[in-house]
Amino acid sequence: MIYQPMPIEFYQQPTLDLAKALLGCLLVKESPEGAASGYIVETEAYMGAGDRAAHSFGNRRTKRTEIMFASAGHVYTFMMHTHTLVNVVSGLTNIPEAILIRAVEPCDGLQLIKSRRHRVKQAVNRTNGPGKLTEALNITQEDYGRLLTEAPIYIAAGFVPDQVESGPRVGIDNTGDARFYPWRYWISGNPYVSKTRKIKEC
DNA sequence: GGGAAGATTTCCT
DNA sequence: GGAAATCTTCCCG
Repeated sequence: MIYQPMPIEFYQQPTLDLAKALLGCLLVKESPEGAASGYIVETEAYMGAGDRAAHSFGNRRTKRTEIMFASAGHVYTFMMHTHTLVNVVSGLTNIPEAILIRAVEPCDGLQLIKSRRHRVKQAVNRTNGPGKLTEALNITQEDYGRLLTEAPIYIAAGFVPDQVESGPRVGIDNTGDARFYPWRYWISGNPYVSKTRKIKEC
């Protein structure tokens, strides 16, 4: 491993605190062709049973959401159309909370990231979205259920952000009041934060 | 066993 | 700004 992973205790803080604490941390994925990593610059918290936007709303327990009920520090990946999205499981065991990683700033493996995202010309557009960064770092369904405290996928200390902002989450327009909860966090002014999509008003 | 929906991205007009 | 891409899971017959 090229970095020292965060201890398991790091993941055992309250979910909203962890969502903020993850900003500036380094997400690392080691693959046969080499390691790629990026600083986390944007996250979204999903607060389990009481959060209508969460897959685990109402303690819905399925093959897909099963890992959300596990202890904090596990990897929750799922497919969205043609893309993989990655979450950090948080909360106590049987409390199905998780944090979606929405954007990273590339650090290691720039050539790997470039080749995996060869269709994209602008560097900034290679990792500024949840489905983009998984392709850039080669995070797949094979990582589902893995622990973030050891290779090949883990999170290490990075830098402490100057300023952090929060606001409504993205892409969950049909979830009632849950769409207004300010559980999206990002590093102020960072160019790799994903573009804010217009929230539908009715 | 079929059909629908989804925490997205990309290409085309 | 809109639609297609194209996969898995879940729910309902």
